[in-house]
Amino acid sequence: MTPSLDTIFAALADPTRRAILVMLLEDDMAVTDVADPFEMSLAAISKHLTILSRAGLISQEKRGRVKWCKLEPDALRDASIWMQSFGQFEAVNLDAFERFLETELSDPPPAND
Amino acid sequence: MTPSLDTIFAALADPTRRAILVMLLEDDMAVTDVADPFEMSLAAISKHLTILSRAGLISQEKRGRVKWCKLEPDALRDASIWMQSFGQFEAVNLDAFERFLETELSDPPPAND
DNA sequence: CCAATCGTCAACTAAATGGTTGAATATGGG
DNA sequence: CCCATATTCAACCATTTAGTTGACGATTGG
Repeated sequence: MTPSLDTIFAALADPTRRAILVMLLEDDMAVTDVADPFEMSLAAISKHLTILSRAGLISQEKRGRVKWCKLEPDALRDASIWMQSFGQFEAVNLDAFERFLETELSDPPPAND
Repeated sequence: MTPSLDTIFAALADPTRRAILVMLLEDDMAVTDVADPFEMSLAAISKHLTILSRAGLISQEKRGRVKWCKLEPDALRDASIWMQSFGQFEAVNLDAFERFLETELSDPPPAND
């Protein structure tokens, strides 16, 4: 079954989880490596990954004792489509996009004390 | 200040609030009228509207004793832009969009007993 | 003016969320 | 085989969330 919009938007509502998604843009990662830049416990990150997984935003594949996390960008499709209904077609402003991604990459909760 | 992505996505994560946004696509509405199709109390809807308002997704203007709620689609821009970063440019599939909006309009929580 | 309407506030509840720690379960390497 | 590594589980805690009800303040219309 496809995850509900509830689940997808709720998953996206947490800055730690969005930061994880941004990290996974680069490459697939093991759970431990995902957790590394954050100040919270591995167990907490593991929970966040479960939430992202249930939302369909990532997939996790266990190879050996390592569980690899992979971005599943298609899951954003439903949410994206929902948002299009509010006339956001012209939202694809690359300038804004770049500024935004930049703040998201420089700002995020990893080491946010 | 512009509402955070946290606030916007969290606001979108609730089906009642998404249903309210869909209702407001049609036209501006008074709080009481927004509440009408739902089974929950007026106070509950009032709280939902506050959350949508803080997220910048709607604006509220009081004229006389009636408070009018108006969709503010621009607020979705940041969230939309964020999602574009995951390669969703081809997500604007009108077929999927129409199917989706349809289910959202026929399914939603109003009178969901 | 006064009653009815519109909407919020305050106080409360139940459940969900995001975090912790410590133990438990796989798995792999030397 | 055994220890270290990788990850989750279980129990717990504090905070937030979504809802309720009843009282309250503001406004309007007859």
